[in-house]
Amino acid sequence: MIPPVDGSMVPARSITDVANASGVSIATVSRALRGLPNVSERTRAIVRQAAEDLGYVASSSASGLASGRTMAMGVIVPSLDPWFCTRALEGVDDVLRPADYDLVLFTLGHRRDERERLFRHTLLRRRIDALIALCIDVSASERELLTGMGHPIVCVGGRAPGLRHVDIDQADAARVATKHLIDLGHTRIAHLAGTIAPGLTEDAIGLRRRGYERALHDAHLAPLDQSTIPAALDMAGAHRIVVAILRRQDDRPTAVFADSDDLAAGAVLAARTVGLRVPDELSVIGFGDQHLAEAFDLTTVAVDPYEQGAAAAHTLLHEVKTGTQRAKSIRMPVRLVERGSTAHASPR
Amino acid sequence: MIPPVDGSMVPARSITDVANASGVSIATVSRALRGLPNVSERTRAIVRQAAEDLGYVASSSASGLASGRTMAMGVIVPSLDPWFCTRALEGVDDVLRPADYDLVLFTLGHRRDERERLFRHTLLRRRIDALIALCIDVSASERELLTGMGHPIVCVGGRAPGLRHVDIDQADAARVATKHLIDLGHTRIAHLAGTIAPGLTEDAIGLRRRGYERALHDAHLAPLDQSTIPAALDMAGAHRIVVAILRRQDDRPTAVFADSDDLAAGAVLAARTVGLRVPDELSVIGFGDQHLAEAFDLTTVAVDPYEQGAAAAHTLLHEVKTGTQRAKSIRMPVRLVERGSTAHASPR
DNA sequence: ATGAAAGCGCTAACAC
DNA sequence: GTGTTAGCGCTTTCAT
Repeated sequence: MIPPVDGSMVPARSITDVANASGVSIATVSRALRGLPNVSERTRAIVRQAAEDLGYVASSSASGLASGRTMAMGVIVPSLDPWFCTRALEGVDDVLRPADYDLVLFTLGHRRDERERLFRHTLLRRRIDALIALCIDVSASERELLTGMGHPIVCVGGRAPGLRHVDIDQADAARVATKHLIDLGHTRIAHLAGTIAPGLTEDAIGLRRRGYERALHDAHLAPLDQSTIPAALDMAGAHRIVVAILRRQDDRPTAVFADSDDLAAGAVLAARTVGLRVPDELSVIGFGDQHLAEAFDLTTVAVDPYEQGAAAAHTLLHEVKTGTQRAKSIRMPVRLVERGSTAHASPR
Repeated sequence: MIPPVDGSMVPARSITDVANASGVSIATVSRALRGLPNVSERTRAIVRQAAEDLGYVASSSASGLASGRTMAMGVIVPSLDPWFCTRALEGVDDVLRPADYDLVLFTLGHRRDERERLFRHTLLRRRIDALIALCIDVSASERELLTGMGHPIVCVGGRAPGLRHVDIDQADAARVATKHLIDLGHTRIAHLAGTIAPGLTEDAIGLRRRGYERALHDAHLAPLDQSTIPAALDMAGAHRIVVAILRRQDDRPTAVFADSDDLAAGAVLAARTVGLRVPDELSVIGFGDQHLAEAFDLTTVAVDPYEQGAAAAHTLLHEVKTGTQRAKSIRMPVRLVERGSTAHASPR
């Protein structure tokens, strides 16, 4: 065996080392270090000091095996690309850190068999005490496998019949966005829809569409002929598509509701490309309120994935600690953030 | 104890269950399932089937404790926000998945003591077999603690004296970018520098600055008076600052080299705001080649964090398997991607 | 308040 | 090719 670059071939310290160093039994060390009662403060101090000096930290495998708690929480994500996922992950992380919990990140992979292996194999090896399913639509059979783990689970931002959720009212949020445009006097409102992609689930897309239609219906308006534009994957795609739409002379929309801020930003760029002024000649409202929204001065519907992730983590942490499972689904509010990309429809 | 929503109160299966079900000893089950030799194919098939039927997967705690290998790799990131970090993480993830390794994500936290706790406590509990330090500058004392873990380590995209790296030549990449502008005839070139933020380390910023100056020096040009603009945190910040600069009548730059594509995009928006055409009246080159770059049609220096993450993971996986540690640092190439944001300097 | 001892569920020698 | 057994490093009764 080749020695490490550094000279320190120090084998990791075990609880026995600490016990010897502090002159007590390993049981006492265990209690002292974990802050359990029935340890004299004097002893606790000695043990703590010894552990500190030796650089001892209990092996997660050993304590996990003995106690049945791994002190780790899993998060499944479809991808790390979508803004929503990383922001929610940060919320989870900020809750886990003070609780001394580690975060194990699982992704679905790219092929169907990788996704299946995750549910049938990877998640079952008891590396985690609880699980958050982030931005994924979980199938019924997958749900079976998850609940079979025997660990508490919460879904954030995706549908999973039979599981608990932390989410927003997608349809109502879309309705609020569309209504904002209607209230500004717009009648020709296009819907720049997201396509099914990691982070934007099939379920969410359908609900957004429904909210958009609902708002129009409430105002006795009809959707535009080609109101829902589905092929826009990202800002560049939205740019291209919206340019084409804005060049239609006959029934050009005066306002656009986009399923994400990226798409909205693409629409803004498109307006500039064809020489239309935002918001005077085209109003654009986004969805999410991510970084981009501020840079593009975008009016948008603010979602708060950070808080959703944090709420899910809190729930699970509590349940793991108490061994109960009484929490229900949580519906988070959204908030209309008015910036400079929307304005009153100009008189015709 | 409150029963779960679902009725399945199935206790997780142990290796003994599989042994009983297939009529062999637990040792044989262990061998069969791990694909070790000295198991008849007949027996292996039986055992596999039994495990499958029972939904058995070995406990990671138990096998980790017994074997000393946890089958998990750790990654430290400063934050998940920077594009570089998430993209590198995806590279790591794609390598770990087929190797049946799990990914444990550690973040530095927000306060100084959280960072310290990570190095002195969290990383020491042997939850992982190897570690990747992503986009962080590791101090000498932190390096000591890391090597004290006894696990192989690789740094990606940050400096850590004494540790191995996967990275690019930051200075040379900046030089290439600047030289591209010089080759186009520009002489008044501003440097839109990143500020120290998660993902852009102090070290990288200094090196980029040097590369920029080196290119100018090679061409016998002088940096602009206020050539390096440091306060730009993101696209919105860059927008504001560049607007101010472009409004300076006296010595307005004709080209901008930005430390990231976000900043470059902000510069493009700024040009539009003050009525300058890109690239005719202002050339802008970015750094990174993230999603945004395409949307803004940005000429940029393409870095490939995905490959960097993948390379680091490969190295570590190999070392964990073989118990060796002979790999050296890896320097990855960058590539100039010419799009529509740069053009010849217009004749004065 | 502390210690002794029995596991937790596996892997790895070693026997056969 | 397969079984037996001794740990791995902890936690957790149960004594004391």
